[in-house]
Amino acid sequence: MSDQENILDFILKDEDNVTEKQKKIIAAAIEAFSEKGFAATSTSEIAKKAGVAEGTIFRHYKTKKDLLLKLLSPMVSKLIAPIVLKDFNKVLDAEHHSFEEFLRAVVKNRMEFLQKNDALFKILIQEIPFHQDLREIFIDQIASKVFKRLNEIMDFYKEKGEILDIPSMSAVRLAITSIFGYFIARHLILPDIHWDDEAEIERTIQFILAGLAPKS
Amino acid sequence: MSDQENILDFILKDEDNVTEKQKKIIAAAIEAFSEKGFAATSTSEIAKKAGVAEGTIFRHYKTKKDLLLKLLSPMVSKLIAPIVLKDFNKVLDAEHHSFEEFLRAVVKNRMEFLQKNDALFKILIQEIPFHQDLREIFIDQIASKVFKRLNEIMDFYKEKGEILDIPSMSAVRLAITSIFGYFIARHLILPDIHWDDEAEIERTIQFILAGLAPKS
Amino acid sequence: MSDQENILDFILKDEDNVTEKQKKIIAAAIEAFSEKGFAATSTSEIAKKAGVAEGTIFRHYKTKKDLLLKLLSPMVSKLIAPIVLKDFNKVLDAEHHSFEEFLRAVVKNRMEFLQKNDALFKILIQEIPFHQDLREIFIDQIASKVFKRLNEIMDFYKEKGEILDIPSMSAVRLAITSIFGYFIARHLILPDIHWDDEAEIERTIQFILAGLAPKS
Amino acid sequence: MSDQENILDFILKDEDNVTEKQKKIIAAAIEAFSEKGFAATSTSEIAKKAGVAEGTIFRHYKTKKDLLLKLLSPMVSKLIAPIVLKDFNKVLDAEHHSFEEFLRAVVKNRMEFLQKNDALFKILIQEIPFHQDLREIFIDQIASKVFKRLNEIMDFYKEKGEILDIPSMSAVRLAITSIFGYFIARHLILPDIHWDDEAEIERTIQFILAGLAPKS
DNA sequence: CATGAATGAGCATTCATTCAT
DNA sequence: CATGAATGAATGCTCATTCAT
Repeated sequence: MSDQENILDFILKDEDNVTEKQKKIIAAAIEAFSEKGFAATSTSEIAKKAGVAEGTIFRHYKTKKDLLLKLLSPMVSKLIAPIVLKDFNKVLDAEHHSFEEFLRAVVKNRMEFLQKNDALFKILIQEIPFHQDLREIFIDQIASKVFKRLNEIMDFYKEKGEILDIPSMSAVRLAITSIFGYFIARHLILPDIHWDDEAEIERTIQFILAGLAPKS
Repeated sequence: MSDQENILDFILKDEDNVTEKQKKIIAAAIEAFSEKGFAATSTSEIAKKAGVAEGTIFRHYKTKKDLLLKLLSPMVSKLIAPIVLKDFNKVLDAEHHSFEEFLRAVVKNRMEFLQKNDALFKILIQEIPFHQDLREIFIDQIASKVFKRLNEIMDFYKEKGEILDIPSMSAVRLAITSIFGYFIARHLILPDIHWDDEAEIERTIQFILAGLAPKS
Repeated sequence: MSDQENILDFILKDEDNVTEKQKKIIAAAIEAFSEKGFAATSTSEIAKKAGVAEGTIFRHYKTKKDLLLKLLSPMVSKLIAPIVLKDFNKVLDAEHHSFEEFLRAVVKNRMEFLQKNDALFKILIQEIPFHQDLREIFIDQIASKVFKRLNEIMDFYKEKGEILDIPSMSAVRLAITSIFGYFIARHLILPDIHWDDEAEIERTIQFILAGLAPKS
Repeated sequence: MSDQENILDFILKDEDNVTEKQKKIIAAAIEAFSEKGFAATSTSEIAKKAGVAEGTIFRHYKTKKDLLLKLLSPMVSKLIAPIVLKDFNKVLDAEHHSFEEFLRAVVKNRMEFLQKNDALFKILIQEIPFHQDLREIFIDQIASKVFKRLNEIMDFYKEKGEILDIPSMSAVRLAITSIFGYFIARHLILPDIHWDDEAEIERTIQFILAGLAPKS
């Protein structure tokens, strides 16, 4: 479940002969897109920020949109990576893992990931509503991999009587929107006000636990 | 707690001598901004959609940004309006109002409002991260009016022992992100997949109720 | 040789039913044109400055260019008016009038006029190079009236041996460019530096006198 | 005191990698600005005249105003260049140089320059009244360099008894306005009528000489 | 007579993209 | 592989002018 490797390297790893300039372009694009939005960022701005010529961007990325997708596709897979990993199944084997332990582990892990890659996540959230193709990539990954896996896990805990007997799909949805809803409120909608992250995350976990606890 | 009047009229009601063209511009702008985003929508596009000359837009709205703010400011106040209304306090007087009844009433009311004004809400959510001034309007209204009022109500139910003894602020936050998180997931991130709105909303209410229920 | 009446009234006197608004438009146009130039001044700016609606300007002046011409035509005739006046001939009759007296009288009179109407004169000088029709009006008035008259006068003084025996035309030209050259340098090219008007004008007169004095 | 080199090259010489297109833009801008005035000339007009795309103008000159200043700054320095040159002082050493010889040399030289660069000079004169920054450049160069030098020279001739004992500053002003006054009248105000340039310039020199001659 | 909403051509400027070097 | 000059369509906005009220 680790994300040791830098996402920037990950973004670039599919491409061969990655030059220093390319890294700078990616870094500059992430910064610019997250600050001003994709549509409001010009390629010349990115070029300047990256310290490369305008043409250099288009040597590596056919269009501005291509640059966006090249950034976000890895973000999507990284975002859901740990849940998809094979060893994630161990959770189910290990009898001693309670739902609470599981939830804590996942939340902690994904929160850290989001905090480390907040710019990229912001771009993803911002652009998803406007790009059908992006949404398709996203749904594809989520639907086929994440939900299936999480549903299994939820079923597992439901059977064990640790969580409420509602459709796993709904349980997953409620948990996820609680977590991401926090992130969106905190980083996108109200970034200017003070947040006690640790306390809020702990309360969110408690909230999910109680919300999904079986009726006594 | 009603929103009978159309928000389009509400947007225009501060201005005098509202012409037919103005209404068309507002309607076209809402449609265009919500479909393509503010930055990716051109004023000529809005003009065409509204069936007016491009210059006409700028006669009524000094800049494109001004048009955005003129759209969203009323949206913000409408969004929080029922919570701010005087008769909202009656909730507290009425002994027979349980927290559940209160929550249901609010959720139902605000959900209906969002569903009726989903385009405007989408614009608001999309643009808030990129416009400091918009965020200031939002924070100002939320902080000064909504949170204060909701905190009082939460305190009331906390005293009555109907909800968990956590900071009212956090309780409010958890409830709100659950509700809006649902809306964002459903309309912005994954609008293409099927959602059973009624069931999901009911489960969200149950989830909040359980999540905030006092520990037995 | 007096210009008692206000040039603003003079500009308007050809038109009938002159309204208060019209006066304001003229005054606003003079101010705006002289500050920013004709091409760089918008009609809406003039309307705002005059406190009238945009349409009102076009009720009185068919086009922006028309407004300019309606301003400048009277300026041209006023500028040359005293020289054209019938009683200007008295100069010639009055034996006791020396060339110096004559020059002093004309310079003093025209300088005062320019100082009182510097904005209009500035507009005239600025726009003449770009408007053929304006130049035609100007040449027409100058050529047919002023030069003819001044040539007569110069001839008169030449015969009296008070000035140099060069073509009257050239003598007139030299005197006029000295005077207007001073005005242009002082008001248009270098308005920001300090000028001792009285001393400079006196020296200019002396300069012209000496420059045109017959060789002893 | 020579201006052999083309001013167009001089305008461009500060910039490196001057392309053919840039030269065309400059030439087109000079032509267009002098014909219609800065404000009344559109960048698309310049582009068309230069045979380049409109965007090309803005690659080399940030704004239209920038283009104007890039044109006029060299004009200002070129205009005053010979007077600033070191070998200009030789005038003072050469005992045999009379004031008349000096005046003739300067007038001839500057007249030729103006005639060769009449378009640029016209632009300078036209735009100076409307651009504070342009005026500052002008004053700066004139005040610090030209007037100082010319005053010295005037003092020199005053001491030699060749010219009138009036403030050198005024003497300089009278001579300059006579010369430029001629140019403005001839090229800007009355370009349509016939002028015998050679004769007028000779008379202007005689006029200045007589006007500044010491009283016998 | 005066208004100001409406127009659509035109404006200066920016854009993503191409391509010769 | 990288450059940056060049492009021309598109952008947000202003313009002079018209006309119904």
